[in-house]
Amino acid sequence: MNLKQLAHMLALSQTTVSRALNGYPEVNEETRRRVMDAAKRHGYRPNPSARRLATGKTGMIGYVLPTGASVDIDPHFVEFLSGLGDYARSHELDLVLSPADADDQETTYRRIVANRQVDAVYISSPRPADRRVALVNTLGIPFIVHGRSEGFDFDYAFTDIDNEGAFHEAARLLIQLGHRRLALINGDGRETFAIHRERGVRRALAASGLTLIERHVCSVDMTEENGYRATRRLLEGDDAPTAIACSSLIMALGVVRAVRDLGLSIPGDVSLIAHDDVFPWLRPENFSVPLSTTRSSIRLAGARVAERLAARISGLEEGARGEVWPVDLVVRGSVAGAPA
Amino acid sequence: MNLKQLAHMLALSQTTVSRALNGYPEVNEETRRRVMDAAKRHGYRPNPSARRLATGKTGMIGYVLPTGASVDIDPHFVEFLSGLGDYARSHELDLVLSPADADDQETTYRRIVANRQVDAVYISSPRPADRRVALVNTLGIPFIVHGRSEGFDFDYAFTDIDNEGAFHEAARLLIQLGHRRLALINGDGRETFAIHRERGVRRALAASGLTLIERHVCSVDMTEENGYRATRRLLEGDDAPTAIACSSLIMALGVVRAVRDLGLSIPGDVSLIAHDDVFPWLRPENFSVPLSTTRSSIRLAGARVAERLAARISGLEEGARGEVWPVDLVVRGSVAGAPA
DNA sequence: CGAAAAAGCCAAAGCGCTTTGGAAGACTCT
DNA sequence: AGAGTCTTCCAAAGCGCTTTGGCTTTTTCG
Repeated sequence: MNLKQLAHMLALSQTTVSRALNGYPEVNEETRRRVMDAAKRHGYRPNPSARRLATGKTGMIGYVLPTGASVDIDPHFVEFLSGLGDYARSHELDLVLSPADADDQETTYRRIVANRQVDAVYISSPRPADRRVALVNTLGIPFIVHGRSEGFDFDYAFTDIDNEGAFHEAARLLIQLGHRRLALINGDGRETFAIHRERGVRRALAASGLTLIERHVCSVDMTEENGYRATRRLLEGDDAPTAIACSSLIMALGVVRAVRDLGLSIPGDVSLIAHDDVFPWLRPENFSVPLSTTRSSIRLAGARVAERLAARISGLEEGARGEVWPVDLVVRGSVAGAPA
Repeated sequence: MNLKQLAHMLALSQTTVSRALNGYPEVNEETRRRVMDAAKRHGYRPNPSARRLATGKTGMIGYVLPTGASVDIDPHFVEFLSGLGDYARSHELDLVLSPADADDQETTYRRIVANRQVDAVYISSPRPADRRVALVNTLGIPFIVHGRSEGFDFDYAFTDIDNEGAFHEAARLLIQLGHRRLALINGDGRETFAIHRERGVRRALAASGLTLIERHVCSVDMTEENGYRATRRLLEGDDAPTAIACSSLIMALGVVRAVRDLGLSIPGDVSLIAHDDVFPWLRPENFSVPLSTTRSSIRLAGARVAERLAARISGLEEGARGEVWPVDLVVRGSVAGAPA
């Protein structure tokens, strides 16, 4: 059942039927009702390919997925996706993942924009002066950044969490507990979130006349193994820290294992605070010693990004509004006063 | 730059240009070269929306993503996606995720087929007599099932691993080591993979005149917490098992924690074998006691599914061929002889 | 009451591609 | 040389929708 048939069966023109269905004003309400009615009764659904060719609207949002044999997709992604999908579903939006060579995403962005494959895109894990953000901005497609970039001469729309504030609070707590040597096991140091977290820790230390020594900060991919290695290196070196801030729950698994392997204990010898993105399958309260965390649901962020994308597509949201969500500091058993 | 302009500038008809570019035989090789050349020089790329309207081909593969506030997307998904994306990239395929109410995926499947939104779909985590498989089969869109369903009066194409064989081998090893009371901490018991794994364990036990008692098998969502709870329940009950087979590395984290909490040790008191889907961020050799595993890269499966989908779309693959991949049994420190 | 404005509808022209049904010219064969 | 066969190209008809421009008919208003 296509528009032509429907129009014919109603003894109306395609124009009128189309307008009736799309809510244009120049059609009699009585007629509109008839049309809507017939459309529903016959289960008419406009062919998206045709509509798309005519209007350019796709009803899809895009994400360029970096891939490659040596590229690991972050497990956070799936949780973000849960939120995004949940919102998208309620608005009949689909998500198209365009895989791209991790080293050349530009081609793919250009393609999906030139081909009008999606109505909007989002960008995740941005870095300062992220080229993707600059590119997408000039290409003129609506977009939202999940996270923040920095150092542009233009503003853009983003949804981020207060990474600096979160780690500032975490560090402050540890300092208040008497810790003087803090360490930071961070994610990829080229990404903004990691920079912000480090800044938060440094600021808290500085406020007490302390510093974060270079040996005590490491930036690694967020795997269990890297958490383990970093911790061993930290605790076996001179000036071992008495407290660790860690950027992910997965790395925290490795931290805990390393501490145990060294015959030390949490929080007796080392206090630990990790960032929790709220995975359903790994929860900080279930660690052998319940983990103190900075907590922010990445799933909610996904839903929010979808919501904003939808708003931008329909023209409800404009401008370069950035929003920063506060992060909860949840204190559990993994922190204690500094050892004597 | 569209076809019309390109044709005009070459003083050829759109027909000829189109045919030249799409490799049809009825065009002079000399002409074809000229066309290809001009196309490349001017960066001509056929508009996919138009092509799509004309041919029905989309260059996209689809996946219906169950969503909802209480629906958690499996972290395995992201690893599968890595492989799928990696292959899709090299073949200029995009993946469209259509979020659906987890309790009504049928509507979404019907929509994406009726609207011709994708050229093929894949289905994951199937159950016996899975309705999605039956539906997609009747809808007539090319598809591949990742995993297996059962109990249909038709055949279909799938890529699965030998879950039964894997857990049969694992159980056999444990039995050989003298274990008599095995337990199975399984995934969702409604899914085929879980059924097959249980069958594998039972078969191995039966071969030695043993049985898997009901109390010793549990089917739960694969979270760390569920692994913990199941293990406590198992080990604190009467007839506590001396060996555990576990369906995921994430649950195995909980198993290890529970064993430790009970003051027991692996493999001294309990042997443990888990299934490893090969996550980059959590590796069995890095468990406090290196974990024996049944190993199969879910990422490779993703790539394979993409490959087969691409083959089906282009007509290179037909028929209902199912393939079952063998699973490696990797023995590490977590298994030992049964305690006296 | 007649002109101007508004309401309601339609035919047809896109959107940019593929594909059908020729047609013109070159070549082969008897 | 004429008939038949390739080869190579083209005009035009879709694909199913939206939208422009215009045409009636009805309503409004001085």
